[in-house]
This record gives sequence, structure tokens and C-alpha cells, in this order.
Amino acid sequence: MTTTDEALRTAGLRATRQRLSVLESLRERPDAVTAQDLHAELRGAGEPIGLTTVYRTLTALAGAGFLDTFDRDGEQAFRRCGEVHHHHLVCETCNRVEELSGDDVERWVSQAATRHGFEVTGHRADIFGICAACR
Amino acid sequence: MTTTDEALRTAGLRATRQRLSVLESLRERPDAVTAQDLHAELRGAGEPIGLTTVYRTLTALAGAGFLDTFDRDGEQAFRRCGEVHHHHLVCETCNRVEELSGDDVERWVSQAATRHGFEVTGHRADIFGICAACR
DNA sequence: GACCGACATGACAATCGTTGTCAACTGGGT
DNA sequence: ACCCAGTTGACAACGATTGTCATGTCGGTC
Repeated sequence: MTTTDEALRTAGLRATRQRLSVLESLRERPDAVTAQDLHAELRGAGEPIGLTTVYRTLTALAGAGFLDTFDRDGEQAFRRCGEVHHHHLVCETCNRVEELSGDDVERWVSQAATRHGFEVTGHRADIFGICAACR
Repeated sequence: MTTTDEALRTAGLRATRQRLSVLESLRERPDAVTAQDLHAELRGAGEPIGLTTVYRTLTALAGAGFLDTFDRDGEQAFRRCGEVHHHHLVCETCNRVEELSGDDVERWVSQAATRHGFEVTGHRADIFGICAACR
């Protein structure tokens, strides 16, 4: 797992107080958060940061592959993620996200694409449910 | 494949001129469309219909299971779909959508969920690529 | 350690997809 | 033909996200 500083450097971003605080709150969090929610949380915790900055930081980190994005009723939620390709198991109650590897899925993807003459550019396979703690 | 009238009846909706024209344009179309685009198209084709109505109709039909929804850069796109559960192969260039069945996927879903103690409420597995015609 | 230019920030305005409102309209059963 | 619950659509409102731009700051340099 890369450190917060490394992550920023790799993404070609300066290590500012604001970015570090965003990364820090994402670091140990098992659930996916919205830019708005994260902004409110940081503000509530006494971290002065602008909403625009939160959006920009999350978008940049997601673009650099450090965060995964999820759609929550038309709103974007973010969560830190591993480097290698994976899938998700998302709790619809607490937003906790488990990462899954899925060789079966990869196999299905390439077979289905070949069968239909498509050139694969990407795929997404997520499972939604209620986690043990929320049941 | 249900007729347009049947679809409306099943969804508990009256068969109005506007709804029929929405269903009609969706009927033979292989690609997914946005509410805004469909509205523009219908207007362009001389079909008087309000944007609000297009939104409401698409949302209602999707809710009733007659349409699948896709996220296109934060915008919702719709496409007619079969009744039974399936997955998608989406062309990122022309938005053509192929329906896929995926028993392998279903198996993976229940196994992964069980392993993590989740109760499955749903899942989604879509493949993105470039179709043969667009290559 | 002060200096400086490029990068970053944030308050605010603007954008844009989508939904709410409500008076006027209409499908379809009586 | 009649009636009314369901529909429509112009318009306003909403809310997430992005653009703007003057001000602030990181971090390499001298």
C-alpha cells in the first residue's frame, strides 16, 4: 500500500495540506464517500478545505487510479482501492466496499466480447447487498 | 416481445400519444439514448412532446423493467431490454448494446457474496468495448 | 533562509441534467 | 356525450459539479 505522499507524487500532484487531509480520511475508511459528504466531514473535524478542492482532489486521484468511483443515486462516491484490477461487493446500507478478484469474470468478459466481435476496452462487475454487520 | 401498448398497460400507464412515440422510437433501436437526446430527436421528427414527459416516461418504463439504464458521463441513457436478467456489452462509440446471459457471472456472484457474509440484493456486470462495425 | 514561478486554493458564479409545480388537457370507462 | 383520475408541458427550482480568477503556498534555487 502506497503512502499518502507517494500517491500524490505518482499522480503528479503537490503534497498540500488539503490533499493530505483528503487522502488521510480515505486511508482507513472501508466505505465509499461523496465529495459533498467528505467536505462536510472535514469541515466538521476542523479541517478548513473548500468544496471545489475536494472535488478536484477526488477526481484527480480517481483519474490516477488511486480511488474507485461508484454511482450513488446519480451522485459520485469515492473509495481508495488496490492497484490491480478488481471488482466490488458493496453494502447498500453502510456503503462498505469489499474488493474482489474475479478470474471467472475476466474469462467471461473476453469470451463474450470475442463472440460478438467487440474489442474490449473495459468492464465492470459489482455486487450489491447487505453486509453481515448490517443484517 | 411485448407490444408497446401491452408494455404501457403492464406498467399501469395510459397509452398516450407521447408515450407511444417514446416507445416506438425505442422499439427497434440498438443503442442507448439520453432523455435529452430522445426529446430532441422526437421534436426534430415533428413529434410534439415535452422534455418533462420524456423524462417521466423513461423513468417509469425503466422502473417497470422495460428499459435498462446506463450511465454515460453522469448522464442517464436508456434502452429497451428483455424481461429476464442479463448483462450488457456496450459499444463506447455508437452506444449499441448487446444483451448477454451470464451463468458464470451468476455463479461468481453468489459465491463471492456467501464468502463475505453478504446478502445479495443485486449485481451488475457490463462489458465496454468497440463493436465490429465501429472498428 | 529569502526568493520566485508554477501550481493550488476557495469563494462565488455559472452550467446542466433532472425534478417539482400547477393549470390546462385527454384517455377510456360509464 | 360525460366525467375525472391520470397526463401533459412550460417554467421554475434544485442540486451536483465545474469554471473563474484573485490570492495563497509548495518546493526547488541562489
